Amino acid sequence: MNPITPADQTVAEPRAPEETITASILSAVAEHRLPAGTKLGEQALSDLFSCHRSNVRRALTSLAAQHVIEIRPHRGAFVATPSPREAREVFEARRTVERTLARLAIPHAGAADIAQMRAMIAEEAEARAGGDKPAELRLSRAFHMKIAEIAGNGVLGQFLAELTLRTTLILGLYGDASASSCARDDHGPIVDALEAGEEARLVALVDEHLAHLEAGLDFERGASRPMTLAEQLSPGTGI
Amino acid sequence: MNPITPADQTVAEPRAPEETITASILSAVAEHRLPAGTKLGEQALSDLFSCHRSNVRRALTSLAAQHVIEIRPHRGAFVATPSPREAREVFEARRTVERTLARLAIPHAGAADIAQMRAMIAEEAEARAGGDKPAELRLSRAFHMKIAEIAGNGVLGQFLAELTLRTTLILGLYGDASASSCARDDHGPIVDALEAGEEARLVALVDEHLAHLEAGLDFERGASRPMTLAEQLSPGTGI
DNA sequence: TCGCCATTTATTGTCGACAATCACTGTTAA
DNA sequence: TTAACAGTGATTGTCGACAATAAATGGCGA
Repeated sequence: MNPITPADQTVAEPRAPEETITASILSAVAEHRLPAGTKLGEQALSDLFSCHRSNVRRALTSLAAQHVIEIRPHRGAFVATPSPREAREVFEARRTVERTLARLAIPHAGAADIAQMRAMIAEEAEARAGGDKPAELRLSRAFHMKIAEIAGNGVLGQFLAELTLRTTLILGLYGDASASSCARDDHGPIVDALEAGEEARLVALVDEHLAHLEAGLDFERGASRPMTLAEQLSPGTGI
Repeated sequence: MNPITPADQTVAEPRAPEETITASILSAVAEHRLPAGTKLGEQALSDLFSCHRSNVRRALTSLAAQHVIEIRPHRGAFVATPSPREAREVFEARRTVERTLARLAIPHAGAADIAQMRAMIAEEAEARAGGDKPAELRLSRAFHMKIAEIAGNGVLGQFLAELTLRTTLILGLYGDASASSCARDDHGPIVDALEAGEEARLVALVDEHLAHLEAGLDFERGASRPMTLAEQLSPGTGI
């Protein structure tokens, strides 16, 4: 029922409660289980994760600093709802960051990396075929983060993690639900170019991939989405 | 005595206490008044800003999310001490971000912007001549942030704000104190290229500027700096 | 004299309660 | 019927106190 699950802490590894909370919220947002605008009540979270409210507050302030949620004073925390302008800025930033990461990845990409990426693409295609949206989103994001991992720049990697998450929110708001985001297999050719070490082609493909993603946005639709319960219950076609 | 001053809140504008704290710490770090590794005790801060510890904690978690400070559990908050590897990553990220910002700034740079930047350069030179290190650091940072402002991309601007702050920490750790960071007037030609709208030259100059900054680092010196009182009291040239 | 260990002290983490603020419900009046 | 209003409930913000942990001190023994 609740889209946030306490990130199964099997037995060992008793991480700090705040980390569990942030990780759970991040993955929930990354898989469209928490749509933009959702309220994140403190007591609800402290109940769900059975910890004190102070831990929840720490997690929320940390997430707010990463622009994943927005805290309005005396109002509460809400999943961020990027504006059209912010959406464009995020895509511009992604192009900038991913271009560099792709270039940096070329000399570090080993055979194992390439194989793993191909496996991820296959898994993603399978999830898409099976209609498993959350898995598809998760794997698509993991693909981009894998490039960052290969590139070996943690600072840019962190930026990309933030940007891909915000991209997921943007797609949820303005994305075309039918024509899926990464429907076309854009990732396959990217791996090919990375394996071949063809920098110019790789950068062009990454650019094209992101441009295609951005081109699929429709800012008219999401603009007037109040995210009230009425919206969620009446499946009308708008107004 | 204390390098953190409560950011004079004249009369009106009663901002939230957490914002005052974060702003004060950020500016203190940006002006080398708070060296890397400095402990930021909760009670000390709550005393200084005359607010409750909960506000201090919020400010500290927010700063930790921006990698400006580091929170070690049960140990406290410390001004971040970037490793040599992190330093290289930060510079790589800066090159990536600033290249794009410079390019984006070209079509938006008005005459007023150019004039303001020239004024900032003059002020910076004056501060350098007068030996006012904090002012020099502040103005140099402001110059780079001005380009981001002209570019008009808030997301990349926020990234740059974070990166420039981390750069300041890096310079404090590994920078050459004598040969100042931006000693040469690198900023002047950048404004010229921006005004002329010569993209290739502008990007090259920005790249060169950052490369020069990075080349001045000496990772041997700062590596074994424990930041103990003994170090601060004995002005030896380090074993 | 030096090294190790128990004690003390200071700081962070946690907790529950209360106050301040906001959203919502039901009421009243035009 | 609609709009404005007061009351009510729930949520966030604040506070002080206590517990848990780590650092610093001092004492003990070799």
